Amino acid sequence: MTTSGGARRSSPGAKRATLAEVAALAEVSVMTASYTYSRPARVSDEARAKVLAAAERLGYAGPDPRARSLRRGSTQTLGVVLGEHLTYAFEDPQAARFLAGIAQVCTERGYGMTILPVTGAPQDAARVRAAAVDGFVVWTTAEDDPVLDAVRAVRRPAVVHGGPAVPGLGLVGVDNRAAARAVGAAAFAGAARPAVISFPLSRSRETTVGPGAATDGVLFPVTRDRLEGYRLAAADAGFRWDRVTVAVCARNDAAEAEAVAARLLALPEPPDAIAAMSDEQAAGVVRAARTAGRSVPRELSVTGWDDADVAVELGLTSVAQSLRDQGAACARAALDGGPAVTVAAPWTVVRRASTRG
Amino acid sequence: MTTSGGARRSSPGAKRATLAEVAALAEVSVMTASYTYSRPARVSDEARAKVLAAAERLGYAGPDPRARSLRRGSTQTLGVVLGEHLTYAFEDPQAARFLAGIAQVCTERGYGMTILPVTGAPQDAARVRAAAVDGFVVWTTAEDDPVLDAVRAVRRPAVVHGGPAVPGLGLVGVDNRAAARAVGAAAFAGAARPAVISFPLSRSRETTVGPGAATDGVLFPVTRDRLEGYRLAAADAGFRWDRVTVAVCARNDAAEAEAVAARLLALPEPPDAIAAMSDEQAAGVVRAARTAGRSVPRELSVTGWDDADVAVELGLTSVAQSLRDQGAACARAALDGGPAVTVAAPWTVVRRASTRG
DNA sequence: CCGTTGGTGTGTAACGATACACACCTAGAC
DNA sequence: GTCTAGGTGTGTATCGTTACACACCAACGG
Repeated sequence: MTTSGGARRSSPGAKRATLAEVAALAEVSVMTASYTYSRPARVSDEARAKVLAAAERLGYAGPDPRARSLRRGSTQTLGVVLGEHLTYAFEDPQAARFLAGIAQVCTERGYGMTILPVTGAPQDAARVRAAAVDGFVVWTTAEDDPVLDAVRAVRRPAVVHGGPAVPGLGLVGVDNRAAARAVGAAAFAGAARPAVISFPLSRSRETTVGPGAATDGVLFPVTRDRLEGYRLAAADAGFRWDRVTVAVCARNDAAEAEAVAARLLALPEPPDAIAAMSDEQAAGVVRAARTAGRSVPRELSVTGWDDADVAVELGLTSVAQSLRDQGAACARAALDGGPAVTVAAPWTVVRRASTRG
Repeated sequence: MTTSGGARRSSPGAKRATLAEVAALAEVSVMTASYTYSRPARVSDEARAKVLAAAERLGYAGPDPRARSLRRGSTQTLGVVLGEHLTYAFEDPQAARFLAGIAQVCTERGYGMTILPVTGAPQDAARVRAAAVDGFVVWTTAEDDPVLDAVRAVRRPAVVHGGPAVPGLGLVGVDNRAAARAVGAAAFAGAARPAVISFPLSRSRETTVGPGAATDGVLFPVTRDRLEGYRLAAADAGFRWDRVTVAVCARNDAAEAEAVAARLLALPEPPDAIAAMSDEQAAGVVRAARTAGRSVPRELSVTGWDDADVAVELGLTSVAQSLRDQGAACARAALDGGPAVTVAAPWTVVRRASTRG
């Protein structure tokens, strides 16, 4: 990249003007100047005009938010802890929907929204402590993530999405186990060789394919609960879990799921039912099936999760839940700051043409 | 949603402990307590241990970020103004890549990142003024957006991505006109009926299809420059702009582009070349072509923009640029706070199999 | 034995704004 | 004419932290 000249940023040595200077120039008291901004109705039209004129002349940009938040005790900002690698955080469509819900509430209430990306490094805790926010919402953290302790330690209202449950912090999410069991029933009905496409089981984010294994070691509560739900659904349908193929994708997107599904479908004994953890993944599976010439749902039944637009387009059986609403619920709970609440968000299974029966 | 009981949030009437209280309990001066946090090496092991013990006992969560930022003069936070409707801001893959680049730099430097969604309402300016941040990065605003004045008025380092150029503010972006002209040349080569799929022309975000029109009224500089580049490319190839079909999509995603492309391909005189504004849109076009049984590039040449993963997968001719790098460049420029710079980000046209010749 | 150095502790004065309480004045009620 | 109410202006005391400057002491070289 090349750089070319630019304009100067502000008057050379000019440090920002202060309210006291504005007041002096306007020949009113500091408080009158302060009220001009915080409660305009409190001052006479005349005084207000004088103050604004002086502010204009000095280039006063309004009360300093730092000083204001110290004095007032609130920052008008909500902190969002994204417990995911940066590369994925913004590209994960589920995260996007969740963030949109938070942003909605923040906008309605005139709050800002501070994103705190968690890297797994020890300074994560310091970042949480250093964040000037009135409350926290935590998205997809591992159960043992030290950032959770940091959030608890700052003693501000905080809500965790999906889990884990942390004493003193709020919790918002669906019953992933029950929902997975229910949608798994639709996926595995009439199947002979069921399979699951999963989110990462650990922070290392490898793509792997293997038989279903113990889920105790899975540190992401949402993923673990869904896996357990699928295990129950498989059991309900008469399958041993270690006979179910579980493919783990490093990230939540259609392209990777398509690649993994293609591998599965090329196996000597390919699955004839695949339960995925998102509609994006399921869409990838459908594309892989189309490429492999496999008919959905006759030769392969597929289920997604979220009931997003793509599920409607493709006619996917899916778990309907609103991450947007859940994000909004988290934000509201964190900002209202009452006692820590647990919110069980609603879900249903929407049956469409991607599953048999 | 149903709510169930939760744990109490903190000790009943306990307001947060202060550094002075910690110092008193530890029997050291306030400064010793302060240094324990800000410069641990400055105090003896013994004193540090006493302070930390006292802090632990009082449940002191560390220095209050509000007071610290007031005293220090910096907030260690970067503001990001998202000039897009909330629903789209997080779901636009280009925005996601851009934000990831910003987040990268913020993480490296230990900065937080405050998102300021802009709604178009008058209180947007107030939000910008109220944001406790050290600098701003502005993403996709319309040229006449009052939020730009607000950003300028707070007199903090700020960088606008893509445009418009604002006196005193930095600017980062590619030469969209030149890039569009170049990729348009690839798209329209050998075509008889060229078409363009565009981003929204105004905040109203309607989906429309019509002949190429004047671009002066387009308020988003990036979109306008690309349209003008496509117009030039069309002229270079001997087409009048009002004979080029321009389809405007309300949002940047594959599904909508697919629907729009399907409509175009169903016209009595369907286009045989489509230049899109993102790879996601181009992917939608390719899917629509496949559905319509049109061969790419023989019957329809397609170009995208960004050279994202999907462009590689589908073999799309595309404008290679890195929004991630550009996000990082914006963040760096805003945080370094030097004089306002203009950065012309690099781009090239990558030719692949989706275009003729 | 003196002067210098470096490590450690501390008091004071901001940083910029606002809550609060009080003073003053004009109207209007009685 | 007195009293109350409401509108407007202002002084002071914080909010919680950190920069700065200085004091003190032990160690050490000359």
